Amino acid sequence: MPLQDTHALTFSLTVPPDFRFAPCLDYMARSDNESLFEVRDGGVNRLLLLSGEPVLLRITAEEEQTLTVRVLAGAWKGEAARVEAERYIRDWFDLDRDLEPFYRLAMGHGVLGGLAREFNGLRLVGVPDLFEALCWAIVGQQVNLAFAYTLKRRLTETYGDSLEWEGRIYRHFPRPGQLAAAEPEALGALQLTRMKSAAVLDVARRMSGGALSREGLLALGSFRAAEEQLLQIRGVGPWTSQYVRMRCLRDPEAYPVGDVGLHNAVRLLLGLDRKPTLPELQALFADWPGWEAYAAFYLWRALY
DNA sequence: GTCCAGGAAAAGG
DNA sequence: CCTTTTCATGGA
Repeated sequence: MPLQDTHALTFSLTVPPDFRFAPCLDYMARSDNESLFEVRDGGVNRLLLLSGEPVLLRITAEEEQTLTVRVLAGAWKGEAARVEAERYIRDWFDLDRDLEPFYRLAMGHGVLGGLAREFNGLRLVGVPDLFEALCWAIVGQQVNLAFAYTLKRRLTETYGDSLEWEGRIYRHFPRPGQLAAAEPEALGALQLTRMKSAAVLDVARRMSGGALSREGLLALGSFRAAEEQLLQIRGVGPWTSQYVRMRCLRDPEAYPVGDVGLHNAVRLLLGLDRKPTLPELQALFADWPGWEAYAAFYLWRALY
């Protein structure tokens, strides 16, 4: 592989005034079994596919109102790669959203006010890649997070691209085409259940065939229409579709209302001795019109 | 061994 | 159409 002279290549992104990188890193460092990026020394390293080539980037916040991106390794395709990287990172950290209205709503709110102060500057860290987002949600169904991370790691290590740099291996989540031809038994060997295997393979085939894509979902014109298309997939139910709306499609009103973790967070923060009921949840989220996704993300954050 | 986990499909009414 | 049961697997 021709390793171009990328070691000196650096560029920067402007960030909104209410952005802070530290709480985003804290969130991303919540699992020591994360396989798709590495939070280390005040920054995050991640392998991205830019113009089809694996490129290892490091993101830090060294100056005010700025994220610094260093190209550490890989085949750098110049301006096209920079545009792609910038688009990915702005999406990943939701850099084009003004959180001021959210914080104004949270201020004075008993539960969320405290969280808004504790995690001030935290962005809804997204999963820009639709295949990764769908697979992450599918493997995360009804299993504890620790096991979900293990399943994601196995999929990534078995089917994804990788690049070694300074003695460490950085990995990219498989592309749909890399999984589409896999046998269900092969995924079963990674400890995915039959339903998870079938769902992941169905998504891989739809996406590699072009029948399903993030752009296609967004082009439908409404998040509700996108959700209906997602629900056609066997193994994708309400929780998964809402999760993908929230973290990949970035529907600001989406949140997984049936989520066990969300229920636990609300129970904890409201001091309930039981899970909140659906009407209680709906009443709670009615306080944040247009900011339901952020409210849920901050509530979720309180647990970890 | 038990209970649970960032659910979904199938069965039952 | 709404409610209950089954499936499935590792972590604590």
